[in-house]
Amino acid sequence: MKIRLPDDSTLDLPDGATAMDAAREIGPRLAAAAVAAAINGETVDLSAPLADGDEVKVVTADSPEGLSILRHSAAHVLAGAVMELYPGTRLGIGPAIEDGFYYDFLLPGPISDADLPAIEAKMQEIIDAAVPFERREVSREEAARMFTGQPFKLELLEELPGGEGASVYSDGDFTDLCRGPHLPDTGRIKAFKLLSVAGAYWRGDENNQMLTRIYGTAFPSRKELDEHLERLQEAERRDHRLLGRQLDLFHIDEEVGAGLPLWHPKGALIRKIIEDFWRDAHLDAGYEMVMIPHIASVELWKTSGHWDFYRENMYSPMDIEGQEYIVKPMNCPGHIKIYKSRTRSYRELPIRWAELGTVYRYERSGVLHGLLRVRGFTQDDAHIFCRPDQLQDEIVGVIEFVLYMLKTFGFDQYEVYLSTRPEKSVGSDEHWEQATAALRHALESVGLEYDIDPGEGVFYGPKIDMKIRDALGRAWQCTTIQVDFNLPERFDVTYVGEDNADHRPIMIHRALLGSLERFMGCLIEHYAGAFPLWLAPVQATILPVADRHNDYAGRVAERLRRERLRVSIDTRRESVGKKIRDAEMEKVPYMLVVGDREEEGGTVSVRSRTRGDLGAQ
RNA sequence: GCCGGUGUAGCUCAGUUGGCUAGAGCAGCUGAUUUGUAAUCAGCAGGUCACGGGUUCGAAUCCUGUCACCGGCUCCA
Repeated sequence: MKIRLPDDSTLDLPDGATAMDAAREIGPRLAAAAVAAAINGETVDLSAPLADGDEVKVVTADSPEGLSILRHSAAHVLAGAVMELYPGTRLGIGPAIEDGFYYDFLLPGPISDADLPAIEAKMQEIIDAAVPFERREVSREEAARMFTGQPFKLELLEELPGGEGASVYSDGDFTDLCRGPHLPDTGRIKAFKLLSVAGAYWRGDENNQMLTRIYGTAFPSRKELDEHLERLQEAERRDHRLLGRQLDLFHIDEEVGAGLPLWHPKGALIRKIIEDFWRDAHLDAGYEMVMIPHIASVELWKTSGHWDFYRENMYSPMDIEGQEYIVKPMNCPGHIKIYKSRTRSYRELPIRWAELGTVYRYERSGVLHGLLRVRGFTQDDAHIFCRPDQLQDEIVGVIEFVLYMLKTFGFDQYEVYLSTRPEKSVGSDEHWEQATAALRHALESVGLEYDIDPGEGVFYGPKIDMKIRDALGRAWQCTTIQVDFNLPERFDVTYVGEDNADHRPIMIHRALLGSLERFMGCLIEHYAGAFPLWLAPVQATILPVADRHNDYAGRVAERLRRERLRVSIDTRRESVGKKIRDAEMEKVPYMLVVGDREEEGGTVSVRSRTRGDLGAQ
C-alpha cells in the first residue's frame, strides 16, 4: 500500500503495516522520537494499522500535541504507581495540562508532598520496565465490569457519546478508561517530576466530593525538564509577595485583615507614579474625572440590581440612623447618578467618566493571594455613556487606548477573548447581537486576534477580556471591556435626542489595568522588582565615599531633585562596597559614587544597576 | 468555603523520643573604623514559640478550637 507523508511524498509499505512501521521506514531517529501518529488528521497510537492512501504524519514529543501525549501517558504511569502504593484508591481523571499533567484520586487516607518521592520512585520503576501501552476496544458492558469499584470511571463511562464501545489502555497491570493515544511504552518518558498535591472537586464542581490531585510535569529530555524547573524557581524568586517585603513596598497585616494590603512609602510612590500617568493619559484621551463616596444607601444597590445579583460578593449593610448603607463593590451606580443629576443632550455624548475607584468585595478566604486577589482594591474604572451609533467607535477607542497603556508598562503580548451571551442574562436578542457585533467589529478593525469564550459574558452584556503575558510568559487577566444595556434601563438613564424625545444611552464599563493592586503585583513580577527608571521609587542613590563628601553629595542631590529626579543619599558610615550592595539589593537603577576625585572635578561616578561602573560623568 | 500543608525575634531559619535560661545569620542599637564599585569589626538588645482551651510533675514539641499564610479546587479585577 501507499501512504502520503506531510511533504507530499509517498511511502510504500507492506499491507498490515502500522504507523510505527512507517516511522521506522522514514528513519530510525524519527522512530525513536515518535510518540504517536496523525492518520488523516486524527491522532492515534503508533501501533494503529494503516490503510492504502492514508495521510500519515509522525508526531514527536517536540510538538505541542506530542508533548501532551507524553504527559498524558505520564499521568497514567502516576495512576499506576498510586494504585500499587495505595490499594483501594478510586481513580478520577488524569489529563495533560499546559505545563504538565495531573491525576485526581480518592485515596484511602491523606497524603502530602512528603509522599511524592516514594510515588516518583514507583513511577520510575514502571518507566524503567518500558511496559508497552496497549489499547483495547471493549463494549460498555465489558468496560463496566472492568471498572467495578471505580465509581468515577463508571460515571464517565455512562456519559460516553452514542452507543459506541469504550477504549481502555493498559500498561502492565494498570488499566484505565481512556480515549488515547499513548506512547508506545512507558520507557519513552525520559524526564518527569511530581510537583505538588492539592485538593480538587470531582469534575470541578464544589458540590461534589473533594479528591486528591497530584500535579507533575514531563518533558522529552532531562534538559528541558531542568529548564522548566528553573523557570519555576525564577517565578518563585519573582513572587511579588516576597519582593514586596524585600523592597519594602507593601504588606498585608493580620490584625488589619486578610486581603487588605497596606502600601508602604515606596509602594505608594510607585502607585502614585502609575496613577499620575493614568490620570494624564485619560484626560488626554477625552475622559473626565469623577469621584464618588465609598458607601451608599442600600436602595441604590437595589435599583442597580447588585442587591439581587451580586449580594454574595457584598459586605453586610451597616446601620446609620436606621438607614442601611453598603460599602461599594462597584463604581457604576455612582457614575450613573452623576449622569442623572441633570438632563443630558445627545450633543454631550459620548460622556467618558473615569475614576480610580476603590471597591470592596467579599472573597472567600481560600482564594486570597497577595495583591492578585484581595478584598479591597482600586479599579482603574471608567464608564462611557454613548449613543448606539457611537458604540463601535468608542470600543475601538478603548482598545487602542489600552494597547497604548499596556505598552507603556512594558507589556506587548496579549491574549484577547470575546465573551458572548451567557445562559442567565437580561436584555433582548437584538441588543445582544448588536453589542456583540460592535465588539467583534472593533477588534477586527484594530486587527487584534481573539478567541471566542462562548457564554462567558456578564449577565447584562458581552465583553472583551484581555490577558497580558509577562516576562516569564505567564498570562494575567487585567483588562475588561463590557457593554451594558441593563443598568441604563434600571436607572432609567436617558438623553434628549435630535427629535426632542428621550433615548436610552449604552454604557461601556472598562478597566484597563484591572485593579491597581493586581496590576502592581503583576508589574513587580514582570520586572522582578527592578522597575524601569520612570517607575523606580528611587531613581538614583548618591553614595559618598566618606563623611567629608556628604556636603557635596547633598549639593548633587539638590541639583538632581531640581530636575525632578527621585534621589536618595546613603550617608551611613559604611564602606562603599556595602552601600553598593545595599543599593543593588534595593534595585536602584543608578548609583552615584562621590569622593575626592568627583568633588574636585564637579562630577559623579555612575554605576548602573544593569551595566555596572560607567565612570565619572 | 473545601482538601492538604505551615505558623519559633522585623526577615530567613535551627531547636533530638515532651525535660536545663528557646539558639544562629541578616536587619536594629552602641562603639571603633573614614572606607573607591555587591557585605569592616566588636558589643548590646530583641521571644506570651500565631491565639484560646486541654493532656502532663513538666508543652515550642502531644490533642483540640480559632485565625492567618502556602499549594490547589470553585470563584474572580
